[in-house]
Amino acid sequence: MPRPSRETYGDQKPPYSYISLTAMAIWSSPEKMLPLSEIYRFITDRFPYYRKNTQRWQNSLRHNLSFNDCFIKVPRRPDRPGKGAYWALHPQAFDMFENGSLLRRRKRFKLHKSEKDLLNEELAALANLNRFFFSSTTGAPVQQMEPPCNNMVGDPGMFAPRIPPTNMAASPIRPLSPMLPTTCISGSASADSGARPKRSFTIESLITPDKESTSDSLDHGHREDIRLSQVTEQPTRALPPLPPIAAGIPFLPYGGHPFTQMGYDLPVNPLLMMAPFGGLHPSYYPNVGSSIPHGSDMSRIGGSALRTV
DNA sequence: CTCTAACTCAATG
DNA sequence: CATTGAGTTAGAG
Repeated sequence: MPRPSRETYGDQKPPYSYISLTAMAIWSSPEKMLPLSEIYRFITDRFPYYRKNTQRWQNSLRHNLSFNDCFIKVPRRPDRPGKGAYWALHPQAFDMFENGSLLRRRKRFKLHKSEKDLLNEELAALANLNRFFFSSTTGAPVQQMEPPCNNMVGDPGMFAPRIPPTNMAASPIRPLSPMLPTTCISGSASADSGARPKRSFTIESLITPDKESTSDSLDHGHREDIRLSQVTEQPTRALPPLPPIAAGIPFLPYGGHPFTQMGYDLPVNPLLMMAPFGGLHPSYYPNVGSSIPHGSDMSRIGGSALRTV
């Protein structure tokens, strides 16, 4: 029997919460972040049910984005014109569907106030970095510069770049090719594999037709995106050697997330690796070679000193 | 049946 | 588009 797909759901409501739908959309994108409009598109493209009553469900979805700490709003880079911010998954929220249900989580992902404050500080700093690295007039990236924090906050020693300023491959997502045994690379602490849903959950495995993998209407225009659909369930077979981990992209030990169970490793949320979690994603903030040290005085970053350079 | 996540409606910025 | 609140619905255990 076919797994759930566009076809099987038809006009029926798919068994996913807005949260999981949104997470799927975000997770399916190369940068692991999407503007609202793209999230809408992801959903309407593959679930006919959501082509109706758009006002209602889109409002609900927006409510979810704001309400749930698992989603974080990343300021749009000035050289990326468009409306609205990008939405990303909180790095610590990858395992929020640990019970295997994409309908209802056991517990809501909530940040404590201190964590939220910290995150907001980081985001504020990020927004300020935008002003530093991009022309305020043209929005274009400015020339190579030292990260502003270098000449700002105390102890220079703290600024050893955690991420080499190298230009890394755009998409950190790595189709590990077929089959799952929840293989996670390296730091995959949660060598769990144990108490996990038997079912193989994955974005595309759930929503893509079993056969007919070819691109249809929804592939148009949008690049790598749908390449996830290449993954299908197959008889177990040896995994090919893992490609080397791109330098600077640390991996989180979330082996058991449903989205990973089709053979994807979860890189640290590439869009926004805040200081507490890693650093800034080089593809989104190419000029930012080092992250802001945890505990820095964020009020000073992006201040007057930034603008004088 | 209970608990609470998820959804809806809607006001407000 | 984003945030927030209040009231309702419904899934999981």
